[in-house]
Amino acid sequence: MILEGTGRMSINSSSNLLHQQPSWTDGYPTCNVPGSFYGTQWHEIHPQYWTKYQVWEWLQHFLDTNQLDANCIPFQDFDIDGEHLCSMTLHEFTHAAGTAGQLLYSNLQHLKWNGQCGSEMYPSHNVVVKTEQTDPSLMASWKEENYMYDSGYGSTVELLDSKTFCRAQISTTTTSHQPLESSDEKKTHDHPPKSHTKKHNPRGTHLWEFIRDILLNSEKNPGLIKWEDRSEGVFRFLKSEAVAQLWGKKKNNSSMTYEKLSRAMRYYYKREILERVDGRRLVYKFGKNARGWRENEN
DNA sequence: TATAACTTTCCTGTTT
DNA sequence: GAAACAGGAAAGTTAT
Repeated sequence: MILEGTGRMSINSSSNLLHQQPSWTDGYPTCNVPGSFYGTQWHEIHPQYWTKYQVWEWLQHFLDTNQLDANCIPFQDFDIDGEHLCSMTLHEFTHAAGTAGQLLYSNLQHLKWNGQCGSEMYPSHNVVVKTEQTDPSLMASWKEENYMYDSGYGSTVELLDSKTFCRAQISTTTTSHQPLESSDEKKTHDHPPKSHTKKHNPRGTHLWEFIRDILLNSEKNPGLIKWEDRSEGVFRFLKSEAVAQLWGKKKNNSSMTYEKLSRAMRYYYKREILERVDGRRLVYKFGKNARGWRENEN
């Protein structure tokens, strides 16, 4: 195809390629489609008029600003536009996403009734960067303005912090096993008195989480990364340079390449977030310290 | 300000 | 020969 022949992909080729995956990449923050992601933001228009992608943005924002794992929300259940979203009942939200669904519902009602929220929440024009870097002040305001909003579930929901509710949700939907914590978080739990400190996460989402999240939404990104063995956590890059471009876009780094991305991936071997898959190119496997990729963790 | 975590960048050598 | 892999080294960025 366009990419893999040259190794170093030009911006234009990336764009062309990604346009070949309409469902997921049309609106994904990639590759030179001015306005598609950096243009009209979900928070700038009424939820009723959101596209499917803007619904996804809203969900992603929810995860990003609270540093939650993607499996807190079943994205496949939210493959809907704003009109459909607004017609969903609290019960449907709860059914789809548990406690997170309650919070999403509350937030949506707030957005519906208060109109645009962008101007107050995002004084900066560069919304994406702020959002994805999980600005603590933004997170705080997000929590204050949205999570604490009375949904009728008030007392139970309000008192859960973001990670707690995620854990709570998962504990209600699975009988086992894997705590929903990164290795970093696990360390903090080994020393619980530290008042539930936020994990050190200098630049927002980690690379491995970014990769995992693409995989978890694989029905919407055919052709970028695919599972080779879902149960074993083995996956393969199909469009390595395109993924690198996406990662670079997320990090606001237009010079990202698969070569650099793969170097970062190799550092994960030592931390056992990834395991080597010998003899197979572009194939990686989640290690024991990678969380949130297993089906039964959902 | 110092430190640590997590990349990012560059590089050389090896393997496929 | 090209692409991908491996890993050392140093620098950059950001949260604590």
